[in-house]
Amino acid sequence: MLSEKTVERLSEYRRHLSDLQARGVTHVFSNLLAAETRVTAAQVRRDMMNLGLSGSTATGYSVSDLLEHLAGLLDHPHSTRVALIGTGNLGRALLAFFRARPGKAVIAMAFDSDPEKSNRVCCGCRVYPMDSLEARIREDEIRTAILCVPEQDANAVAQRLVNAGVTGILNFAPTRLKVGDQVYVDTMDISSVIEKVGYYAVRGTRAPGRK
Amino acid sequence: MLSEKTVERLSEYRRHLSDLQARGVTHVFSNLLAAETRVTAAQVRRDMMNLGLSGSTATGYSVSDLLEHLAGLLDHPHSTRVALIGTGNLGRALLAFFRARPGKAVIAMAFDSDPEKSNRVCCGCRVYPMDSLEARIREDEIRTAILCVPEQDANAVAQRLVNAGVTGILNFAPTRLKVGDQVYVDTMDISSVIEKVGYYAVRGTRAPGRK
DNA sequence: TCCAGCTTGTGACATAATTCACAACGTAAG
DNA sequence: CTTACGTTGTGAATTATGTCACAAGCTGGA
Repeated sequence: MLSEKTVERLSEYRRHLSDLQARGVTHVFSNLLAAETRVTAAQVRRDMMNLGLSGSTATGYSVSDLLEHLAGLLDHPHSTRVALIGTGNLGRALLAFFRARPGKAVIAMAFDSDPEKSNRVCCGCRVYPMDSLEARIREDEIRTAILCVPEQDANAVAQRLVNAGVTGILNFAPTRLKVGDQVYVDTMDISSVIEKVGYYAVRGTRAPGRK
Repeated sequence: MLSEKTVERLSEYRRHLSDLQARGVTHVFSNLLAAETRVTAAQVRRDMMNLGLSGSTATGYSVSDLLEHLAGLLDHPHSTRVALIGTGNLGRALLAFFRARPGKAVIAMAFDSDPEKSNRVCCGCRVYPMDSLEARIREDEIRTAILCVPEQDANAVAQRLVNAGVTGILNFAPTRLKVGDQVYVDTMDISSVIEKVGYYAVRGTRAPGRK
């Protein structure tokens, strides 16, 4: 099992590798990949080692090899189709974002409790009423969800998602979700992050431990 | 200088402490604060130690003391007034978010290159044209900015922000900003995060090292 | 008064993450 | 062929981060 930090780096490697491939580059050295991202060449090589990939001292790593392995790790059918809960400002921003930047992951369905918003199409995505959440998520075997509901509803909705089979939640509500240990939750707490940025901004420095 | 992880925890402590204070609680034990967040009691005590704060074995830590010290660290005048660049879907979502949840940080001004959007008020915030960016940021001594512009513009705008005196950037463009080491950047890369969530979702587990 | 039962503060330890540094490799040029 | 150069793969060292465990503190009740 790879660590979170490793998975984050892999995702970033992939973006640059796709770029390189689009530009016709077939092989890449660890130091080039490292320069694009913010890691050291040794870190890149270590990650490749953890993935069981190897390169050649003469030509470096094969771009297509790397992309293939990364796709195998990151593009599971259950992870690329995600559900979005809540089509408020943020939810719509995310719908637009995913539509504008068609990566592997797509928002396959959206839900909203407001009858005004559901049973419509928003940003190219069908919005369903909350009643149908469990049924539709089960039917499509969705495992990954983005939670954009108000803070006070977050836990209840999260519970419903888990009951419907969701095992990974990207939570935008500034609250800690109480779900079982078998469910992965990443909370993006904007208030918290902006406080962190402010903290280092007034001190005029990068955080300790950053390159 | 506190580490990023520490600052993140402090921010979270503060949210819960505010709650407690609002409910009239005056003192708190490390284990209670730990239960609310996702850390151990020892971690809470260690953080307090790093902050130079102390509690009493009988009553725990004083909520107001903690809040006061945390405010001293997190609420610098230069960090609570932030500029927002780009009022697309995401930018508007953030304006609405900060307006709906009035914490210490507020979006003091917004900018957009589209003449249709600038020179108006959006979500309660005045939107200025990009031309005036440097002047207004300098005048208000803004040090912290949220970047919500398209990927291809991100680096150019970041450079302008830094020239205008900004030293902390919360970047939503999925690209690494090339700024000097004295500028703190936190990139929230949604694509990357959703891939991470998907990775652990299909494997049905929390990441290693999570409690 | 004195003890039981909780707490804090913290040195020591444990674990995770990253970097160093170097042997082994492979190519290109001479 | 052989040397010079730049690379990979990786054990070891280093740094960062989190936890343990326990002495010492405080309070309330017997």
